[in-house]
Amino acid sequence: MFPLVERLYEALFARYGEQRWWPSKSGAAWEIVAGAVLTQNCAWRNVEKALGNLASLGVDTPQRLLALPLGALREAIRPAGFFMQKSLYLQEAARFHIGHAAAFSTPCAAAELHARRARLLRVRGVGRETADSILLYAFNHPIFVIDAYTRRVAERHLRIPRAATLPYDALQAIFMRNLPNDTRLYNEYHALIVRQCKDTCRKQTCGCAWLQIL
DNA sequence: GACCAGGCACATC
DNA sequence: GATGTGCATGGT
Repeated sequence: MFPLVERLYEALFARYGEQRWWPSKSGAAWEIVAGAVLTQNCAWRNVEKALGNLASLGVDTPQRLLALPLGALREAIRPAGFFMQKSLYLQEAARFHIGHAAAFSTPCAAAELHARRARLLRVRGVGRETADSILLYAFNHPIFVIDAYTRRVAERHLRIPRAATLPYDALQAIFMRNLPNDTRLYNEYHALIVRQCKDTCRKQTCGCAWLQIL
């Protein structure tokens, strides 16, 4: 179907090597969940400021985040933008994490993974991309993340028709049908796509010719 | 000063 | 199911 999907992974890996995402400090599941919420429509450097503010307040667990007054939470995450809604989203995510993180960390079959994704999508502030980022990077499940970078790469390098506007699940299915079901590979591939985009051309609207890597 | 950044909820058609 | 709008900060 789209043999370029796998070839692009090989090309990116050959160029950049192992990325070892998620790019948070501790690697703790909760920090990944919080980062996934904070990075919505926001540059990662600003997420780091917000996470740094929380860390300096001693907030490194979902319990401590819920213990923080809402006003203090909002001030801490202000650099990441949309702080009024993201503060509430973080509280929802914290409650979810306290209740479900242990169960979500266990390996599971495809049907159960689908059920866990559906459960995550019921958390206010968690859409498809955030849910998949959490499942892949916080809980190590084999699911492919579609984001703005992925759409750009799909359109420009993989020549997937209308990749920029294809529904999320449809584009995700294309990637997953053309790759082995492998958590490690999905993890690295998405990280490599982000690396490639940041390395070559920053803007979504930029029409410059990218480096020919296939 | 305009444009952009690893989206999401909600309303509307 | 597809499309439009509000949300907010910080870098280029």
